Amino acid sequence: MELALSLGDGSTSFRDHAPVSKASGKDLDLRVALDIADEDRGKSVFTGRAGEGARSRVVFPFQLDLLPFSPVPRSNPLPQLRLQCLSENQRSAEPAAILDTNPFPAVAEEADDGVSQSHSSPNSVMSSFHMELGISGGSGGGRSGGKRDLEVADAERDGSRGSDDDENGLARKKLRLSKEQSAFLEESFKEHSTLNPKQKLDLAKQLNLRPRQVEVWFQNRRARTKLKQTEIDCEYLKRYCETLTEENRRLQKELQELRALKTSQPFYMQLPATTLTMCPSCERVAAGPASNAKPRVSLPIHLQSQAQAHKAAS
DNA sequence: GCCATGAATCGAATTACTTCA
DNA sequence: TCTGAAGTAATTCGATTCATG
Repeated sequence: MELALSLGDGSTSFRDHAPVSKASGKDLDLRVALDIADEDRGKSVFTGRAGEGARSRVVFPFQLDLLPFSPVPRSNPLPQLRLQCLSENQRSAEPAAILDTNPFPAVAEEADDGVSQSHSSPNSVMSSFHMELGISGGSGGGRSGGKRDLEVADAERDGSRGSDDDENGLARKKLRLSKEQSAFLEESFKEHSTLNPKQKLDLAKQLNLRPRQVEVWFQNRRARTKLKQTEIDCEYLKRYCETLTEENRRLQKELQELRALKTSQPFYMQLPATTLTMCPSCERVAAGPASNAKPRVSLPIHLQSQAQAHKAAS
């Protein structure tokens, strides 16, 4: 998702009237448009107007970067908001104006669940602007995701997300983690699949999520890992079973041939001495080292132990 | 040392929501 | 536009562990 803040008046650049209060005294049309855009489609979700006496309107596109993933100083581990000016014909210009904001001074300072916070996700950025800039209501045309973001932001502002802090009866809102957040969590998961309380808190702070969300993500991630491993094991066992079945078929056929040979030539049986051996414990005929009786697929170690346990139990 | 209790955490199962074809 | 499948965040529940009195 790309967040863009379009901010402009008739003549001045964003730098000229940022912060907003600077512009308030001028006769300008401060058009605030907060766009939520995907790579392929971007539509204004809502717009708000500050100031009176519109003359003309020039929209300066800005790129709003949430930067919880860049190296974060320990003194201020909270995400920065970077407003990057995008010229009309160059969407990725050098930052002309960077607003380092810290809209969530109380993030993750409160204990885990059950405590309503003024934010819990980058989506809350919108609610922050929503509130601070006095933007209200939608102007239509927004894609469903943007609308949802607004709803989430509203819900979060109301402190009504999740059952833990959902005490006013609102249904839970499912937050979609951003790609960056997911990637960061993935990296963290690679390092350690479980979290101690400190790691959880740190991650929550860095990603601007609630500790409970981090915890849930790791739980679900472990479940996914296990499910994937189970699928792999199932596939492996399937192949193993097929191999054994084929081997059994081959040996049955070989046995039949031997029996036929025995009946037709009772006095002439010259078999290679290494082909068949007798197991001393179970007294069954087993394949010797010269044969191909060993399955071509061997069980993974963790499945071997399970198989042995099963065998011992039975 | 043993026991009861509560908090924290986990896995498993499930639900609810979003996205996409 | 509708719909079903897939993916996943969130919830619920029971089991386990650990600290505390």
